[in-house]
Amino acid sequence: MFDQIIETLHQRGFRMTPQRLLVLQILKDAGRHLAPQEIFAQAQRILPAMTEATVYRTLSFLSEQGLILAAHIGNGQLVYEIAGHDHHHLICRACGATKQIDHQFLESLYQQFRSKTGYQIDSLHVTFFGLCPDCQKN
Amino acid sequence: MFDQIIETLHQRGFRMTPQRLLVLQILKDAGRHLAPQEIFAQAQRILPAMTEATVYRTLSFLSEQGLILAAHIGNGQLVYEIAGHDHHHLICRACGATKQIDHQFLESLYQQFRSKTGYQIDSLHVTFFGLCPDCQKN
DNA sequence: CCTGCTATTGTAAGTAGTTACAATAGCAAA
DNA sequence: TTTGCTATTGTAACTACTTACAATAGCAGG
Repeated sequence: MFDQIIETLHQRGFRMTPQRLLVLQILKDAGRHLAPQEIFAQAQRILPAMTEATVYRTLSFLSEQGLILAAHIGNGQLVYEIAGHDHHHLICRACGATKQIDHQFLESLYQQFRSKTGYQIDSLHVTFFGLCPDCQKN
Repeated sequence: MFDQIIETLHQRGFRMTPQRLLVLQILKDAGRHLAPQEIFAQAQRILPAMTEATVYRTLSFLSEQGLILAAHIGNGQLVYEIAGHDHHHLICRACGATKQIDHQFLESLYQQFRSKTGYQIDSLHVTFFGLCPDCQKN
């Protein structure tokens, strides 16, 4: 299932463990972003010995390796999801509704950004906060 | 010094306290954004009775009232600054360099955003993560 | 200048996330 | 299959931040 990922880790001198595999499995099954505590709760049901510390360490490790994505959502919370196609989050600060934006649309905005500021926007971690159409009415 | 702010709070049914005044003063003197812990350290030197809980509560209160601004910077940390002219943060995820972007430039981007997604981007809280020109070379 | 209402504070306990360190267990190589 | 190196884990203590509750203290009105 995750043979390619295991191969990648070995090439980089890292190891695959039941804990890491479980976190990947949980994120994959969820099909959406999860908070560390949600992941910990699910993980412990399957692998009771697993601790919070390991969950947090595993999440930052997998994220550094580019195998999962970390995204900041409202109130500074960090959530994780399986790395897939590039997309981004648009979060309503009033009702919390989240919407995904596809990468292609943002490309043109990034280009304008770069020519103006010199900064290259990190296309994997962008999250926008704003008001969704419904909440703009209030 | 903060007469206008005090007046505003009273009109809304809230009170001014030495603790709130001190947080405002510290942010104003700093002239840049500060983390809650930096504010707490400075505050306690002047008002030893002041506790962490009060600092955190004061920061979210002042922020809700629009008197200070909260901004997420790298690694999910929240920082605060005195509300002034609209501006935004652009943070390099490699070296941590921060740059301010003026509101006017972003206006045009927001407009494109809104017509595409229907979401109105929150112009006071936008923070971009990316790579600064220097770090792009590595 | 008092008085009373209640917003705000400090206290203390709780939750989320991080870190040093010694024990454990992947995995590469024999 | 066995062995040894060291990446990874669990433990336990620590930091940042939050919250319920009773005591305190702004401030509006008399």
